[in-house]
Parts: sequence; structure tokens; C-alpha cells
Amino acid sequence: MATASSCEEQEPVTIADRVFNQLREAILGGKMAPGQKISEPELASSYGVSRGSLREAIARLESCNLVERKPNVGARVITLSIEELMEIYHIREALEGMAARLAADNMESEEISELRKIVETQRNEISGGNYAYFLKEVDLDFHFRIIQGSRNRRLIRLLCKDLYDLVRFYRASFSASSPRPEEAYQEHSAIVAAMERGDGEMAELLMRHHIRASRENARRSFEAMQDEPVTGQTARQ
Amino acid sequence: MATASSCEEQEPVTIADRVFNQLREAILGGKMAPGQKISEPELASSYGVSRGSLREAIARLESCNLVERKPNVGARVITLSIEELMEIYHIREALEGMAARLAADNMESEEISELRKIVETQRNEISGGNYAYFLKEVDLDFHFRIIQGSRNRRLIRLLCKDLYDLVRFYRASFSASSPRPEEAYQEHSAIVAAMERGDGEMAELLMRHHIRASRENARRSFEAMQDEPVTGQTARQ
DNA sequence: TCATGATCTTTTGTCGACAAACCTAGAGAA
DNA sequence: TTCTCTAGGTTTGTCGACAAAAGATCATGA
Repeated sequence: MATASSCEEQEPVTIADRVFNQLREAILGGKMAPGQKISEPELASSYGVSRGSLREAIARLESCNLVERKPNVGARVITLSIEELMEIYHIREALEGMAARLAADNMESEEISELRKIVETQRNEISGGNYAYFLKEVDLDFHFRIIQGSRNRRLIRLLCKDLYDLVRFYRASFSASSPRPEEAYQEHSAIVAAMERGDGEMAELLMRHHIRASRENARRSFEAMQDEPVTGQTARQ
Repeated sequence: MATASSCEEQEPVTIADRVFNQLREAILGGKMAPGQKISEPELASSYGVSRGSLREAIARLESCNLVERKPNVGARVITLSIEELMEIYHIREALEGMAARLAADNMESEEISELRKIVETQRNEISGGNYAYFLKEVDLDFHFRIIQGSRNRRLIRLLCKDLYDLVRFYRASFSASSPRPEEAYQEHSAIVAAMERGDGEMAELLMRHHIRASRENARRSFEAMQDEPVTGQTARQ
């Protein structure tokens, strides 16, 4: 089955495209530390491309909010504080709530059935004691399908291309996961139930509640990591 | 008084900055038609800069969603259909609703007093029969201040820098204004009242209602323009 | 010892030139 | 007439080089 996780990532056609994808994966995969300087000559020779192409790739990374650039100074990988992560969660709450409302109106009934199947898969994985990587993939699949179901192309781009990248970046840079599978399953199930009834308003409320809970969970796990910095890479530059 | 309408536009420091600002103003001011091809050699010589700098400016316009680029083909000014404008309004509804909720919690009481003053200014202008340019400025000021009051920097950037530009672009390209001053005043006043009570949830609901009404107004005025294309530049390429 | 300033190196911003891809116009065949 | 294919011109993608700005280093003086 085609996993919907990688939300329509088009294959590179130009050199700048390729370098952009590679750099993006390097940043999201944690291979470049937050705040790290991006040296144009160094990276250009490392990727074997000219500085011009690299600069275009950097410009695109900047438009994804993955790097910050200062004139005449250069570009750095962003640093996400916990406050900024909270900001992102607030935006996600508003936008994914709207997406759930629109999806309840616009998704075909068979698409909603597939959503139900995803949630059941999630339940089986949990009862099987599987808390691993696959579970996170299923979670992403659930959210992405609802976002796609909104049929609002700009909303889809905003959420999948920009905001989810940032959350992924935060997870990579702080190596903070701490999912809460049982609660998430319950909430997902309730959201799908509302959509099955065609109740967009309730779907929105439940989705917002779900993301709010996820936000509080992230905040708590951050504070726990602060108190006990045993292996915590508190990247505080 | 410093008008908050121009949401912190930093002055250009590099050539690409300057060209970006000029092109942006040209597009938003209606001097470049929707869908118009952006020829790099032509514009570069017209602005007296090299193609490299111009390409960087275009890349930044693309990140604002004001131009679309296809590899090996080139860039065009975007064309906003009415459906896409409706998409933008849905996003604004979600985000500005959230902004109003956060602003109710985070704005100082004196800031809220200034909001009240703005709404009163609006009422005076309306009762004075002044439906002109200034009224739209006041409206923008109202919305921008609430957005700023959310204290959520990413939300501020998203709304002021990206989405409002697109609405402004749509107004310029379709020359569709048709405000509804009385209703807008009532709704603004109710929003401020909720914020004065510190009722963030109600502020969010009222803001969403306000933007929903604005969306329906835009849709109606579009349909009216469709039926009676006397001077309507139905830019349907 | 510390602050201050000058000099030098590195990095970024900008430019012009070349190669590849695309679009267009015209000739030829069905 | 209409379709197809080719040739030409134009535009974009890419590259290396130069100038200006920022940062680093070291010397000087209080």
C-alpha cells in the first residue's frame, strides 16, 4: 500500500531540487544540529555543486522555515525553543481542527472507512505491545489523510509541508518522543466516529482536543527532560 | 500615530531585497496582471540588476505564494480563482479565531482600550458617511492589532505576511471591494467586548463568525460580478 | 590585564557567460 | 487542410569570478 506519510514529495528535476531535498533530510534527520552554521563554500564543494545552486536550495529551506538567514552574515539551521514548539502546536490546533471539519463534509464514505481501518490497525498494534516506529507511521498516516480530506490545497500544503516538518525537526533535535498510544487511539477513534456521522463541528472539537492533549504531553516531556538531563542533549547555545 | 497596517516591513539591505519589495508592490498593486509571465532577462534589465539577484527575489516571491514557478519553464504571477480565495478565507477563519482567543489572554488592558478606540473611530467614520479608503485602513488596523496581540510570532508571520497579501492581491486583480461597514462594525465591537471580559473562547467564536460573514460577502460579490460583467475584468485565461 | 583599533582572511552578495531545455515557426507529408 | 517533424531562437539552469561586508587575529596603549 502506498503510505501517505510522505505527503506528495515530488522527485527532483533540477540540481537545486536535489540539494534541497538532501539538505532537508539532513536537517530533519538530525544530521545537522540546531543553530549550526551553513557555510556556502563548504557545503557546495561537499555536494559537488556550485554556490549558486546551493544558494537556491538554501532559499527554499528558508521558505520552509528550516533555516534562518541574516543578510551579509549567512544561514543557520533554526533552533526551536519549547515556546516556539508550543506556538506551532497552537497553529496546528486551529488548522487541523478546520481540516477535520472540512474533511467530515468532503471525504467520501469509503475514505472514512479506510480511516476507521487505520484506527483499528493502531489498536491492534497497541494491544500487541508494539509501541515502535510503525505506530508513529500509522499516526502520521491518520493525520495526513484527514488533512488531505479537507480538499483545501493551501491548507494541505501549509500543514504537511511546513508545520509537520517543524515538529519532525523538533523531535529529531531533542530526541523527544514519549507517545501516548492508548489516549491517542481513543481520541482518533472518536474523531472518526464524528466523521462517520457527518458531524463536522464535533470532528473539529475532538481534533482540537486531541492536538491540545498532544501539546501538553510535549510540554510535560520537555519539562521532565529539563529536570533530569542525564542523556538530554540540552542544545542551549 | 504609527499605522500598524504595514506589518513590520523591514527596509531593504541587499539588492535582492529591494527588487523583492518592488516586485511585491507591483503585484499587490495590480501593476502585474494575474498569470503574467515573469521574464528574467526582461525584468533584470528593467530593474537594472543581474539575473542572479532577480532570481533570488523571485524565489522569495514564490515563498510568499505570489508567483508560481515551473522548472525549466519560468515563473508567472499567480492566478487566484474564487475557490482558492475561499480556501484562504477558511484558513483565515481558523487562524484569526485562534489569534483572537490568544489575544484575549495576552493583550494588556490598555491595548484592548486602543482596540476599543479603533472601533469607535470606525463607527464615527461610518456615521459620517465615509466609506472610503480610510475605513479599510482602520479595518486592517483592527485585525492586525489582534493578530499581534496573540504574541504568537509564527502565527503573526503567517497571517500578516502571507495570507493578507493574498487577499490584497485578489482585491487588486478583481477590483472587488464591496465592504459591509455597518455589520463589520457591529462584529468588531462584539469581539472587543468579549476581549474586555477576558472571554477568549467567545472572542474566537465571534472572530470566526466575522470572517465567515466576510467570506460569504466576498463570494456573493463575486457571483454578482459574474452575472453582470459590464466593467468586470473577468480575468479568465 | 583588559580594552581598542588596524590588518588580514573568510564569507557573502553580485555579476556575466555558457550549456541545456523549452517554445515557435516553417517545411514537408498524408 | 491538417498533422508532424525539424531547425532556430529564446529562456532557464548552472557555473566561476570579482567586490564588499563581516569576522578573526594581532599589536598597541591605558
